[in-house]
Amino acid sequence: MANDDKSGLDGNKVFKPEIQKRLEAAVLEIFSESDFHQANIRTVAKKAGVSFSTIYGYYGSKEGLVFAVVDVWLGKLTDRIIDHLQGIEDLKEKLRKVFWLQLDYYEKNQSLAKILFMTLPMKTWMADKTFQQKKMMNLFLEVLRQGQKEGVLNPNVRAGVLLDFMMGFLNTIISQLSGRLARKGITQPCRPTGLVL
Amino acid sequence: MANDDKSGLDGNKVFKPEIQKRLEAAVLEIFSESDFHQANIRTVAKKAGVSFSTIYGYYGSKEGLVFAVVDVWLGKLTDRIIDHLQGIEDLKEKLRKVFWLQLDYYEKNQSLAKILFMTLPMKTWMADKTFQQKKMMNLFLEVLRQGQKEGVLNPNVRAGVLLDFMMGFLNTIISQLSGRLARKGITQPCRPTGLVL
Amino acid sequence: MANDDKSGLDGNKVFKPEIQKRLEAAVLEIFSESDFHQANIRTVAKKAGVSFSTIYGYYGSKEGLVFAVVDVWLGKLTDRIIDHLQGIEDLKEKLRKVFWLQLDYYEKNQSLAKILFMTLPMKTWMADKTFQQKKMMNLFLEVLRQGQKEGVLNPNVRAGVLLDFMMGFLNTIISQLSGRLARKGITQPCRPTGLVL
Amino acid sequence: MANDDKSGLDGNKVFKPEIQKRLEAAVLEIFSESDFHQANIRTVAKKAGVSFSTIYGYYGSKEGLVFAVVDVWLGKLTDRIIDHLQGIEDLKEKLRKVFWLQLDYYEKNQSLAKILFMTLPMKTWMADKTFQQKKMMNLFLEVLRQGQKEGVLNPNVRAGVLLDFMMGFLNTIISQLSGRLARKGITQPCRPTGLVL
DNA sequence: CATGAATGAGGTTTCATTCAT
DNA sequence: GATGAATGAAACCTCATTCAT
Repeated sequence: MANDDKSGLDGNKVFKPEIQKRLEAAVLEIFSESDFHQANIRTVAKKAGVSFSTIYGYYGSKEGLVFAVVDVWLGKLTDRIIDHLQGIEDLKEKLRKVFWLQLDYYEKNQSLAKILFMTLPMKTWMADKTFQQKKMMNLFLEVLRQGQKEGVLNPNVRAGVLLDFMMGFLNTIISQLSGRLARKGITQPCRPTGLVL
Repeated sequence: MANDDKSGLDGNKVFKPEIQKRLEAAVLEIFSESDFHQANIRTVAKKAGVSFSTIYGYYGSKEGLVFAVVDVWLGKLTDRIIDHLQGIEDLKEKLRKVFWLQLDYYEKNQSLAKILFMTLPMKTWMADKTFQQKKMMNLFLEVLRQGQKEGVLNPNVRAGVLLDFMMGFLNTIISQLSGRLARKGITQPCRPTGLVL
Repeated sequence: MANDDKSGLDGNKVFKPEIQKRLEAAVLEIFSESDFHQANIRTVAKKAGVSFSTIYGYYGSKEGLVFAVVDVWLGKLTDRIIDHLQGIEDLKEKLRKVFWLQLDYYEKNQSLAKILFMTLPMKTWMADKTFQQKKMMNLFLEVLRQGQKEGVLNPNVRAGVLLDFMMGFLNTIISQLSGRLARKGITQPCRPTGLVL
Repeated sequence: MANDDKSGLDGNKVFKPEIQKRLEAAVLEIFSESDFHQANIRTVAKKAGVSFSTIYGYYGSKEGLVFAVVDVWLGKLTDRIIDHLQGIEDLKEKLRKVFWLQLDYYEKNQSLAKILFMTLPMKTWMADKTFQQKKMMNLFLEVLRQGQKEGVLNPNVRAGVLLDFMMGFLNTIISQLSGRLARKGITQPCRPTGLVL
């Protein structure tokens, strides 16, 4: 789970911020460019200017490295959503905001989007504890439940199902942004605003 | 491209049907159980009772093997959809049918669903020519365009965008069937009938 | 245990004789030149013209490799001793022969001697099954027991103790040949004949 | 060279006696239990309660550490031999004493014996300056030369050769004490007194 | 043509050693 | 000076893929 200050690590050691930054950049670059299994830790290490065995000392494995970085960046998104929801009363506005922030974030951080929606096999990520993103999901659940209370959303459905649909729908849209459905001649990337608002 | 008779191969050699069947079963089993890069071609070969290098002779690579099998099974789905659409005039019925057939197919062939939505990194598949599934996509496009003509679907959107949305929505639902959103305590698998029809 | 035909392997796979020969030569050269832990498998592999992972496939570890080669060469010594003892009746002659053959062998195969007496920590070798050299040791025990029967050797000592002394004494002498006691200015290498016969 | 007061160091820094004692104990324990290259300097450091890099500050390397400790303990043996030879006139008695003291010392300090005869590859030690043990060896040479003068030992052989034989013979015996020849079912450890005196 | 041996790349692990604090 | 972080080398291990039979 991403935290406010740490760095997406399990409470273990943390790199010096400067190195951490280079490392994250390298991970985002390398792992967004190719398959998870084609991306090469040694390349990441070289690009980040760290020894690859140092990386192992911190993250323990290739997966650990990627997921830690993913977690950090999803943590940032979470924080941003929390921040933006402040002071918004209208439930529809809240929902709109939640959508918009995610689309905006993935559009600005396309490497992250590519990693999440293109290069990581879902199964791999789901097996990792960072997958749950409890903080973010609880946030969404809260909003959704409030929506049910206020009658904006159907109260007869479990909030979890609503959450799944929201995530799935986002997935659909972002995948298009990321080019998942880039069947040539068929899809054109769409600006999120155009799509959602 | 899946065809009626071949075997999902590019016009190359074909295994004896008996071996081909065992091989497909093995691929579906092994590659649905673990990540593309964790699934092991030797295990597949052993399970199919062929030498792994014989497989190379036919498919050329690990990817080639998986995608060929995927292509065969999507080909079967295509054929079934073509078959079922016959004689249905009502456009809404047609759309409903298209959805239903896919949900039904992935539910009955969960290994295939798992491979497509869980264990294959999109990027890997997208790089392969079988990804396009032209036959199936053209079929869908035709239906969608007909819907636009008949005023059932918005005619001001490119049919390709509609296609993307349809695929994305299916993706959302099937992912839930396959357990993609299996965040503990949140999601419950939903029978497709309950969801869609 | 070295065998007559195999190649010092545990009944597992065997390299083609030509490669096996190059590999043995490389091992003898590399491991006699430096410490066990300084000798580098990749260097051996390169020198032998084999892939380094192939070596792992055959021998499983650095130790496995060295011990297998050592075992082969001690097997050759065993075979030679068996051969030479044929037709010698006089017990003293037999004992002399046993000594002489070993000294001669290590003198002619100084790389082997260096590995055994200089670069391998005893403990490492003793932990390996090849250490026991049962065939050779049983051969020696037989000769020693015969000596006890004939009154040439003290019959009141367990043959095993005699064996230990014989091996220890050989060790002493060969170590000198190999330069173990090469304290500068003190020791001069001695021809085995001069020493023993 | 071990001296009366220093600590086996080349005139460099010296640990506080208390730490030095813990360190020596740790080295003897760790390096007698496993191969030189399997013994781990971090374990030693932990056991001694010092940081491993502090050890580097004093000894410069793994080898430096072990050999320094070995040198200290051989220095103690040397001192003891010098002490015990005082007042013994009879040359045979002197020789007997020299043997006995060594056997006794290694029996009482079996960790040291194991390191010297089992876990250290000779080559490694021989490359170190402490190997020569000049003080001890000169002491032995003196005794041996006196023996030659008095006709107890063959005067036609260079004293160095006699020394080598003496050391080799000791080696043989001590190796058995240390279990070097622990071929199962063959060797039983022998009390040195029973063997030598 | 089917096969298994061989290969090479890269993930994982462990350490001695060096470096910066 | 004492420390732990970082490094680099190399063992170890697994595979996709190629090669020779």
